[in-house]
Amino acid sequence: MTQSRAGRPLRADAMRNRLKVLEAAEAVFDARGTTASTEEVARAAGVGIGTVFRHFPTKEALLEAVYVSGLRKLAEEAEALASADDPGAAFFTFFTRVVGHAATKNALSAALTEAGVDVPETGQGLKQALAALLSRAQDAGAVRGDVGPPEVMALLVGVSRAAERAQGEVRDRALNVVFDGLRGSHRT
Amino acid sequence: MTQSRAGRPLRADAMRNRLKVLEAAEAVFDARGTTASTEEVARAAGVGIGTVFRHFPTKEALLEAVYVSGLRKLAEEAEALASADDPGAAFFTFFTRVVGHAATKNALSAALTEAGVDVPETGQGLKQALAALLSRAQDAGAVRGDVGPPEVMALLVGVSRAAERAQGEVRDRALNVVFDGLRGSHRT
DNA sequence: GATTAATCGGAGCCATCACTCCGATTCTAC
DNA sequence: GTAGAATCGGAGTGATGGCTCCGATTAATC
Repeated sequence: MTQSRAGRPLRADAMRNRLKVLEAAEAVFDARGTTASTEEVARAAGVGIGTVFRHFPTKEALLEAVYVSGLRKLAEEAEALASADDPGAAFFTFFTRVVGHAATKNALSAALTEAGVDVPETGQGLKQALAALLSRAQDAGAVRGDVGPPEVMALLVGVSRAAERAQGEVRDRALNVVFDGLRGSHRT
Repeated sequence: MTQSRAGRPLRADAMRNRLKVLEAAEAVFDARGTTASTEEVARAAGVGIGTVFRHFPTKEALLEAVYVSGLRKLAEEAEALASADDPGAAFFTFFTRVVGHAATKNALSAALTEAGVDVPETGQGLKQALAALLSRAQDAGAVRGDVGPPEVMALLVGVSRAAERAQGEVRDRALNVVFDGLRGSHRT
C-alpha cells in the first residue's frame, strides 16, 4: 500500500513552500484573475513550477485551495459576528464586509460563486455561519422572514460580482437598495 | 488610399456568411462560455476559420460584435416598454426579462458587465433606454427617487450574474428582495 | 558526518488556440 | 460566357500553458 497517505509530518521545507505557494497564488489570482498561469504563481512564490505541482497536482486543485482559504476567512468573520449584541447590525456588517473584500479580491467572488455549487466542505461552513447570522437577525426583526440562506447567498454573490465593477458611491447606494429590500417589504 | 472603407456593397455570399458566423458565435458563446475556441464557432457556422477571421479580425472583435448584438436587443425591449401604460410595471418587467435572459444566455451577463465599462456606443443606447424607463417609474412613484441609472445598472449586472447559478424560486425570491428595495425605503 | 528518502527545480512534452497565407472557389460586371 | 476581383477554406505557424520527469539538493535519522 502507499504510505504517503495519513498524517506523515511533512518535511520542514515542504511545509514552508506549500504556504508560500498558497499565499502567492492568492495574491496572483486576486491581482490578475484566475487565468494567470501556474508559472506566474511559481515565480511569485519564489519556487519552481515542479514544486507548485507537487503540492497541488492540478491547477484546479490550486484554485480550489485558494477558494477554500478565502471562504474559511469569511466563515471566521461570520462566526466572530455571530454573538454580537445587535443581530441586525451583525448581519448587515457581514454582508458589507464580504462585498468590500470582493471588490478588491478577484478570486473571492469567484470562490463565492462556486461555493453555491461545488460545495467543498468549507463552503458549508460559511453557509452555516451565514444561516446563523440570518436567523438571529430575523428573530430580532431586522430582516424579513421570507428569505432563507439560499436567497441571501444568491444576493451576496450578485452584489459581490457587481462590486467588481461598480465602486464608490454607486456601490454603496446599490448595497443600500438591497439592504432595504432585505429589511422588509414596504407594503401595507 | 485603401478603398475598402465606406459602404462598398459587400458580396452576397460574404453577407450571408457574416450573419451565419454572428449567429453561431452567439449560440456557441452562450452554450459554452466566451472561452470557446474560434474554430468551434466556425464549425457551428459551417464555414472555415479563415472566413471567421476575415469578418472579425480578432476574437475580441467577434466577442464585441456578439455583445453589441445582445445589448441592442435589450435596448429594443426597453424602448418597446418605454410607452407602456404602467411605468412601474414596465420598469420591473424589463428588469425581470433581462435577468431571465441572462440566466440562460451566458454571454449576455458578460455583455452587460462590459457595457458599464467599455461603453461601446450600443451600451449607451441601453443606458439611455434604461434611464427613460427608470425616470418614468420614479415619476409615477413606483421606484424610489434616490437611485440613478448607474445604481440600477449595477444591480442589473449583479442579479444577472447571480441568476447564472441560482435558478427557480431562489432566483425569484432574490429578485423580489431587490425589487422591494427599489420600490422604496420602508423607514418612517 | 554519512545515509537515505523526500523534496526541489526547470527544461521539455504535448495540446490548444489565436491568427496567417495562399491556392481554390465563387460571385459580379460586362 | 468570360474576366477579374472578392471571398473562401483549412493546413500551417508561433505562442502559451498545463503538466511530467529526473538529476541535483536538502532535510531528517543514526
